[in-house]
Amino acid sequence: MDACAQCAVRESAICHSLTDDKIAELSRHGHRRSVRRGQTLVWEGDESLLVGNVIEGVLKLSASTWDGRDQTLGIAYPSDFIGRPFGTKSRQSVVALTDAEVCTFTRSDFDAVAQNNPPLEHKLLQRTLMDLDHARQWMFLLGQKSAVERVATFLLDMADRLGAPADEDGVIAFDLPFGRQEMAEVLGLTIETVSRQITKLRTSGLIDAPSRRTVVILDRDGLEEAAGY
Amino acid sequence: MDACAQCAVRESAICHSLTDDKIAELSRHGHRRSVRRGQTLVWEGDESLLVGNVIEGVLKLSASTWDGRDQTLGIAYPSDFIGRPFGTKSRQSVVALTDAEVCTFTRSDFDAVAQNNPPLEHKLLQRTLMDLDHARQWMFLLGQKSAVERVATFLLDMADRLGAPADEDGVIAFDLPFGRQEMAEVLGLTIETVSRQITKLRTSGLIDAPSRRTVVILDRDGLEEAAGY
DNA sequence: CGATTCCTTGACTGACCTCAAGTGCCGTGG
DNA sequence: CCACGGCACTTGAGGTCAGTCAAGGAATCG
Repeated sequence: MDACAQCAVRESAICHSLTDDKIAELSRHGHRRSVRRGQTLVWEGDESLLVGNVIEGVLKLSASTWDGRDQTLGIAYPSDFIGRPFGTKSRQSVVALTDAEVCTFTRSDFDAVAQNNPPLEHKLLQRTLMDLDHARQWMFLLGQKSAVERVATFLLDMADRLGAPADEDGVIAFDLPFGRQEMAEVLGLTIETVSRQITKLRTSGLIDAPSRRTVVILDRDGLEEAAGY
Repeated sequence: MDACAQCAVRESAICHSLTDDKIAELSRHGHRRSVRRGQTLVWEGDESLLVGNVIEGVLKLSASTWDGRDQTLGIAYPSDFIGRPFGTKSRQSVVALTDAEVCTFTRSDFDAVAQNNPPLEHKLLQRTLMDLDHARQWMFLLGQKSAVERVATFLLDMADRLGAPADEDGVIAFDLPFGRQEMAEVLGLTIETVSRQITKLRTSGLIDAPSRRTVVILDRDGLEEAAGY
């Protein structure tokens, strides 16, 4: 019953807005679910029947063409909301980038609860507005930025989103939840180009990449410059 | 007082959700305003203090780099909502593409009214979700599509958004509210590339372009093919 | 310790951009 | 009504950046 009470994202997800009895109502419909890295939660073109919250892990939203080109449209971290409430089929897939835990509802269940919960809708609105801001920032990147700028922007964005702390010298280290191919899909580039830009940033001393998925930002200001700010 | 009662978008804008007395309350804060083509309503980086509805005309949201590259992030038609409620400075400009009429509120006024109006927030949420869908569709275009595909997609999207009707042969004619430069900024291309793709589509018989801003879609299926669907 | 997978690097190609010169449209004024 | 000028668009030639194809190297797993 009170799976919600112990939920890791209880304080930050949209559910935070609900009173205890409403939580209870919602939790009756919710299913906690584990997804393994690489597993697909929703298929492109499915009549979008699932919505939910990310509890743990990282997932991506993506779309692809008939001929196999893939673009990542969004990235969901713990306490982020995924899926499309209020009836539209979204041509997007949701795939886990790491092992993940999500809390899902059928869209109809969620819609019904949301309709009568202004605070819930308010939270969801705020979150959607933030998603929109982020999507537009990314449109700008995809439309106007060069390959180096894209990679540099991505690394800075990652550092912020993962909340990676700076040490006393301003050096920031963190682990990416992405492989190169996945980075390429976010940035609208190819894996080779991403790789080349990373070596370029490395040889110019702005970052280091001690292991495949580890990134160290050595010179944040320099990297911001390279990102086109 | 009841400027709202005569409003052209009364039935379709988010205000549609409000009861008469709430409308009255909101209308006390609203300012109807004319904008001439090319005029800027909000400057990039302004502490976003304005929100509102488009009553007539077409406007664009855009962002630009220090060195002058411009990307259009969204297009607002009559009954669309513009601006960013709930306190964030959005690094975006709003510019009129045609002469336009808008109904504006200060963000704080709007926020205050919205907080106590669940139906209003619900409408706004739906609209924001649609904007997000559209932004993501455009991310895909910018990240993965070729120049011809982008232009073809744009023309199809325009025909739909402007509600251009097909005649008995399936031919669709309409006038763009965009010049070539503006199209280029939407599509993340240069004006020359846009121009070349249009000639390409023209010579392949999919469209015609009898005057600068007039487009005729001769073969919708063919154009969809060219758009990469 | 081998096998697989992921990443890097190189050589080449090609799509789009840049720069530059037309061409046609449209309003203005004769 | 036509001549003119300005501006938006088109077209061309050449360059550049990212993509493609292909091979080699490094990490991770059994």
